[in-house]
Amino acid sequence: MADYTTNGGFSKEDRVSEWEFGLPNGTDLVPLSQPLIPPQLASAFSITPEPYRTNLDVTRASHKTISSIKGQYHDNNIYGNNFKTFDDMDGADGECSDSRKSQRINDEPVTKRVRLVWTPQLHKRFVDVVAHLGIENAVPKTVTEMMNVEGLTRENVASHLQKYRLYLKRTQR
DNA sequence: TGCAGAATAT
DNA sequence: CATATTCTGC
Repeated sequence: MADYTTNGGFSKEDRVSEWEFGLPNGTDLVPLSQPLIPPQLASAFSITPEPYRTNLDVTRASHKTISSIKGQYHDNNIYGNNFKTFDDMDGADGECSDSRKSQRINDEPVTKRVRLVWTPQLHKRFVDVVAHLGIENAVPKTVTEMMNVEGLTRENVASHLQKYRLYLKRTQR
């Protein structure tokens, strides 16, 4: 006879993995800053729309800080110089405030549009919004507005939505 | 060289 | 807005 102990044969490892299983992963843990007040309401009360700070901003800031500590000096262009040092699981900063305008001194082709990186957090928010709207009502403009992420354009969302639809088509069969 | 993901064009 | 095509990094 197998003599199972009172704990039902659960080893430490089992318990640990079970415990770990129930834990939220990184994407669940890191919330994107959500405005406490809806945009309409805010504007109705003339509340300044300024304090939007996205996760991207935070990540970028921390990268900037670490970079300066390490003596590196890149902040904006992930285009010309791809530094992939330590940022892997969060490599989030694919976006800087605005670079459509070349308000630089005009010698360099600073018109480089930064490539948006869809981080897990960003994607999760995207998925949530799309799910909330329903796949039928999820059009780029609405999704973009509801995501409410600074710097995120309708084009960004449209492109991602295209992929996402293809993904849904492929998986749900 | 092929693929995936993002941008841009239709 | 949807879809197709192009671009780019890996």
